[in-house]
Amino acid sequence: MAKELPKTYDPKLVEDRIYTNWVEKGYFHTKIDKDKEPFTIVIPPPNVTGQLHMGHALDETFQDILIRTKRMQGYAALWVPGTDHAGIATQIKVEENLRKEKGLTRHDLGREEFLKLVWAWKEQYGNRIINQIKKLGCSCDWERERFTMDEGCSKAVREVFVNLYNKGLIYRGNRIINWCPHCLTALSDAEVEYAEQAGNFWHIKYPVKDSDKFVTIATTRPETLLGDTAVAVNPDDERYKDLVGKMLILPLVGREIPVIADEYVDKEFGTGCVKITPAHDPNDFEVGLRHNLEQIKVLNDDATINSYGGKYEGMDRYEARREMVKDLEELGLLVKVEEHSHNVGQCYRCGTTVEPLTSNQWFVKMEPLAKRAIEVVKDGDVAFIPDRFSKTYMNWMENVHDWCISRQLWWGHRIPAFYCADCSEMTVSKTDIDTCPKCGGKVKQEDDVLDTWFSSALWPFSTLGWPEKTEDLDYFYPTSVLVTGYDIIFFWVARMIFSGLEHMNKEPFKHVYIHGLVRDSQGRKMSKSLGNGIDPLEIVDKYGADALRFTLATGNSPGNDMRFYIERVEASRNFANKIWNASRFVMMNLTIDKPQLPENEKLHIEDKWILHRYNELVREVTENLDKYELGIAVQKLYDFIWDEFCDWYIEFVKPRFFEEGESNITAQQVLTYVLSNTLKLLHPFMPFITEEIWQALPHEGESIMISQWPTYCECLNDAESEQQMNTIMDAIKGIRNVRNEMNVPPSKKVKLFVVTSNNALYEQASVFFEKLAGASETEIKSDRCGLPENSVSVVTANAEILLPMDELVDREKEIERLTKEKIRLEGEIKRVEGKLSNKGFTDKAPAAVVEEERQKGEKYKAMLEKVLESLEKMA
RNA sequence: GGGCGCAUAGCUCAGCUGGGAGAGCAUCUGCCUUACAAGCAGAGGGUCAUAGGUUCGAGCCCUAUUGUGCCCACCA
Repeated sequence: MAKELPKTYDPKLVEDRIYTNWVEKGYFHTKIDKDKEPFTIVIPPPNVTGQLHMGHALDETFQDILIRTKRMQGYAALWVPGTDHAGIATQIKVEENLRKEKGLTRHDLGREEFLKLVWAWKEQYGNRIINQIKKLGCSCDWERERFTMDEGCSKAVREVFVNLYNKGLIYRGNRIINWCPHCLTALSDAEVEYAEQAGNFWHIKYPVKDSDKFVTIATTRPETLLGDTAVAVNPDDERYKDLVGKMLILPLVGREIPVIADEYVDKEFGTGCVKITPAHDPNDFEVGLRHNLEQIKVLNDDATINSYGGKYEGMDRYEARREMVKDLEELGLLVKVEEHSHNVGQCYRCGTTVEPLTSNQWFVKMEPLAKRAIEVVKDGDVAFIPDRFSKTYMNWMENVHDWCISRQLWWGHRIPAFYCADCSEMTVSKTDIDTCPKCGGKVKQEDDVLDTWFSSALWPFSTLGWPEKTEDLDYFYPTSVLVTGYDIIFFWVARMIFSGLEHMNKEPFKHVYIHGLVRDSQGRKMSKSLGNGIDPLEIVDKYGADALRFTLATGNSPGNDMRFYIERVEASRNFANKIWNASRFVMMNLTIDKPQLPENEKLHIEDKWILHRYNELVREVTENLDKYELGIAVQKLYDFIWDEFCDWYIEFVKPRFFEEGESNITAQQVLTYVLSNTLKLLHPFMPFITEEIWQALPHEGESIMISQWPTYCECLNDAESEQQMNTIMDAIKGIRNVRNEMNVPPSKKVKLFVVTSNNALYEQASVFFEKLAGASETEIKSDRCGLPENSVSVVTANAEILLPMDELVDREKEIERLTKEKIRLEGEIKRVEGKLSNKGFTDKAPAAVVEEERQKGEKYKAMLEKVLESLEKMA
């Protein structure tokens, strides 16, 4: 770096070059090192064919901040990257493309050909998101990149499936599941989203057999009437007691169905009579089991009415609903139609209204798995940050239903169950088999694949080599922290926890750092359909990755959503530029070539002050990062660099910086020391610019990213110089303030008279007054004798500073100003004395707090005394 | 129905263990001062939603209320 460097920082000239260099040097690759403690993060794998959005950018940024910090702190910090095959999402994408390009469906191609196509698609787009992550500066160990369907992860899936099956924790059964008529697959409970929809409540009369009486039921889905196998009433309902056991004639169908009594029915709701459709409603399914009712499925997979529907066969569910209502009305069986809004389940991928229906599917038995998953969180072996999410988790885990894991898709891990055509036996096997182990007949593998989340549940250990007993697994597992959004706690976090416990016998991570969503500037969720998404790569391109990362980290608190404003990115970019220019200044006249602190006796008061402040910063930022308070840490770095280092310290040392001699060297050394160490603290947040500058400064070592994290040092602690500098800065602010108020132009230098008994301090301060507060010279006096009458005064804790005015001081104005100051000080003194005269306070508050108040009181009293003197002279 | 957030300056939000209310943007005034006008100096602006309580002391802890958002459950 040299003097002619551009005035503005251009990330484009820096980022790619530096990133390539990091990769080439192998800094991202983490080896097992028995002398170090491991720190491991596995990335929440993004969809393999997806594109980076702001949510990823936030998630990856946080992970990189943690990993880079720990790496510098001497851990074997491993960040395992990878992608997810994303069953439904990817298959839908490829199918849509196939339809658009060639007008074909996957069935036209057949399973094998279609899968070839998906793999080709994966090869084509699979690296896109990985490259996008690299643009953010992420320090993932790319040599360990994994994919949920690569050989090792697939092997892990099979191992887990067979183990769970053998333990009786996976079973196949005909149960009520959620069916998406568009994706044509079963879904787990977690994959259904509920949305309030306006609908109707149809009241329908069912004739009682051999009678002219009717029973009126109320339903929101009249088309399911076709599958009714009973009508239920509450056993205590006096209105219907006589009807129980009687038969009804199912309208439009003519089938006879019984009236049964079941506790499930709420007497107060609707008519108190409920039609029971065991094949199409989860509650009815349970009732059906209790009463041994037949299950009649009336829907095809695409939600058209099947052959049970008689004249309605082939109609879409909503068309059939309209027709049936019309027919019922004609028959005089429709009593009334009420408006009724209710929650309707929708497919989380395509938004289609799901149908609950019975289907032969594979399930994971959750109860035994949930038990330990609850314990580890309760015992604190897995801790959520913020803690409130452990409640969310617990609530879900305690009420979890069995997990439907089979999907009627082709893209995914095919379930390793093999059916024999000859003896109808089923064999579950870790390896592919052709023949039946029982009879030797030919077998056919199960068509269904597994839920995508089944494989991602194994991610923390499958990526480290499991089921092989690898050294990686031994060293890096369990991982240290999982970083993810609250929206996938159920899908993923919960399932990783019970999977890790079951298969590794150890929780998969110690901490779960939960962040919120990135929303648009109006607080709306960023979505494709709204078109309000902001492309993180465009931001990187325009403002730099550092600016984006800084924006995402700033003002973000764990678990809370944040709004994304371009103005905030600009502010971050400006901050990068500020650092750039401060560094340009430091390097302007740099003659030292080693990063070394001067001996203590050579330090000026401002040096001691900035070193003290820097030292405090190290302590606080390190603590904040330890507690995952990234937003607080980054705010402190911003304040320190901009306010204390740039606006004060650089200005303080400027005079020394432009003159030769030892004090110049000392200034260079302190500037370099504080700057390069502060850059280290900032590096996890803004990796590129910190590297670029650090390299240009005198430094030891190859790269800031593998340099040692600064540590707090008692030797830099200097509370006295801090207090003195605070007094000087207060004085400077006071003088500037007065000059502004008195309309003294900046170019006009004014001689200062300092009345004080602390000559030493104000002799040091005089040069600052001259350079920073527009003083022409500073004269230190022990009293006010002989000082110009026509002047205004600024008071500090230990001095009164007089500014003589050319023009006559506006008495009224000056009295007003001093009076304001007097009132302020009196208020402060009153407050302090109130506290100090309160015995409760002096007895119970910590001694340090009491002492602090006492000192403040004295300071204000001294200041007030001087203000009063000035006022007296004015009068 | 159950659970969890949020309410602090005009706007968006921080406020870490309870100890004199902060930032960015916006507004006003003055500055192209040889690191930076993407900047510098100064100023204005807040009953910390409301009401109680605990405490020597509450933006922070407790209770209730109002407004607002999210998650779970699903009375057909």
